[in-house]
Amino acid sequence: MAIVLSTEQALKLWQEVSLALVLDNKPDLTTRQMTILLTVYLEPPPHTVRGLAAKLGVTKPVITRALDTMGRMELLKRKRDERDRRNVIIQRTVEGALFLEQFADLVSVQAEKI
Amino acid sequence: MAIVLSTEQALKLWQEVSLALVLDNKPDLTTRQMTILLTVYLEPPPHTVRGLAAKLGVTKPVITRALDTMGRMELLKRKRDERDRRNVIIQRTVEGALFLEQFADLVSVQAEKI
DNA sequence: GCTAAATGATACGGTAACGAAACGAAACCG
DNA sequence: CGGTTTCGTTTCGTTACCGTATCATTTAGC
Repeated sequence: MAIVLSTEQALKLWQEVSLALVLDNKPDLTTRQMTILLTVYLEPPPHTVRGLAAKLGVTKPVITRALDTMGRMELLKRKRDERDRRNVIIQRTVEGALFLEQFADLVSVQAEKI
Repeated sequence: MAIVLSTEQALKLWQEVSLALVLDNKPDLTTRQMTILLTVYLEPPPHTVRGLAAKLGVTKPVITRALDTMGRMELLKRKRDERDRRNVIIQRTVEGALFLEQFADLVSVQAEKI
């Protein structure tokens, strides 16, 4: 059941969701940050700094900084990999899961309005 | 013809579109900036600083700064309102229209994959 | 054990974002 | 005309982001 969207519909969907985020004073994440967050929550673990950097095609400091910021917001957390202590495992948090659940609702509601 | 999306589908759609933007080295806009851009392109003119600030529930400097940045990227442009020279009218550009057209394609393609 | 490689974090200099307050220019209004 | 309001911008100090280069820690290889 493929979903067919016109240009207008696709843009309107994005606008309404984005506007709702702004009006709700949700964290004003960049595209890179949102991509990192969604990847951690949607794809199977483990997630590492270098893995995310490779997937997004960005440098490692970009990931480190995003983890600092979103860690402060409690959307994600770090944990040392005890089997190889060079690695940092990026994990979900309750707050992050809640945020994305509400976010998905926003998308769904706007999609239904189309 | 309402479009029904599961939580998983909604998040996956957003992730794939965001990832494509990052991988293509498209401008790393914040949610606020994207909302401004989409509003200018989707809603009927004229668009003013105070109008956008009111719609988004943010202060005027937020709009001014976003226009500075996206103006430098040529996604938008300013024009004085000659009928009331206190006003600035925010207008579309060819580059901005092209960007959003490509963006809408990204959304459509990912939506079809669902 | 000792060098080399891998991993994530940090330092650096520069740019851009924030909110709050103040500003100049223009229009309104008595 | 003179004061007030409106509009967008600018300033201030602070915080966060960028890319590049370097760092400390840990593991791997010989």
